[in-house]
Amino acid sequence: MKSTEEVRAIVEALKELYPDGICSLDYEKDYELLFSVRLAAQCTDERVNKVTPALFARFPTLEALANADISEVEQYIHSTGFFRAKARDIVLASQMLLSEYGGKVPGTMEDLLKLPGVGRKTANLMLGDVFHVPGVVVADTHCIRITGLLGLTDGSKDPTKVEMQLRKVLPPEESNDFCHRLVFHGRAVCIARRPQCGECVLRPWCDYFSKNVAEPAKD
DNA sequence: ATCCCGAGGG
DNA sequence: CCCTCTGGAT
Repeated sequence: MKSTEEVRAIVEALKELYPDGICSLDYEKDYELLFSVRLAAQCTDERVNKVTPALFARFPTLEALANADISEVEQYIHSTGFFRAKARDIVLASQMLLSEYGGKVPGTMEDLLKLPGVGRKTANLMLGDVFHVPGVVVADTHCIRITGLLGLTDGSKDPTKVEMQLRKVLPPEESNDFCHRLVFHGRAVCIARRPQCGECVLRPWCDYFSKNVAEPAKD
């Protein structure tokens, strides 16, 4: 279990390393971020940023997306994977945004979760980045992995459990940016396949480092 | 073979 | 809890 001081130290260390605690998806409109996050499921943000400019140029409004032929949307987003479900979600969610929410992305967890293709991860990201709700935790693959290694959670891989555990220990005004910084850290240093512990500033507070790197268990 | 800022259904 | 959906990169 981490003390409040240790958590604060981790938060500050990451803030110093990655001053911008922001999302790396490119977007202009709120709904573009919503759909970009949907496209980012099991896909890199880098690849999403390669397909969204053409997609949002071909369908420049929510109305255009709502009336789009799903098979044509599939062609634009094919390289992001899960293209059938993603294309269907984008078109159906566009229709629902227009019919139920006046063409605006809703700002509550309850309403966001009603949109097809929007789960807790996407909803939390919108609440944090667009609506600036304090205490938001975006429990994505990087967040789950790294906070588990650090010992900020019990090691569970269940996104909702991780979200709830982190909510209890993270400063509400820092939690959203902190999650974005974990993404950067997951790409550059705490890489899933091989963590670069030698160059990690979080070593002093990391359970994985102290157990498996500093003093490897010899079996 | 494993991972990438997941969601939905059983 | 489990499984499936999908392509690209390493």
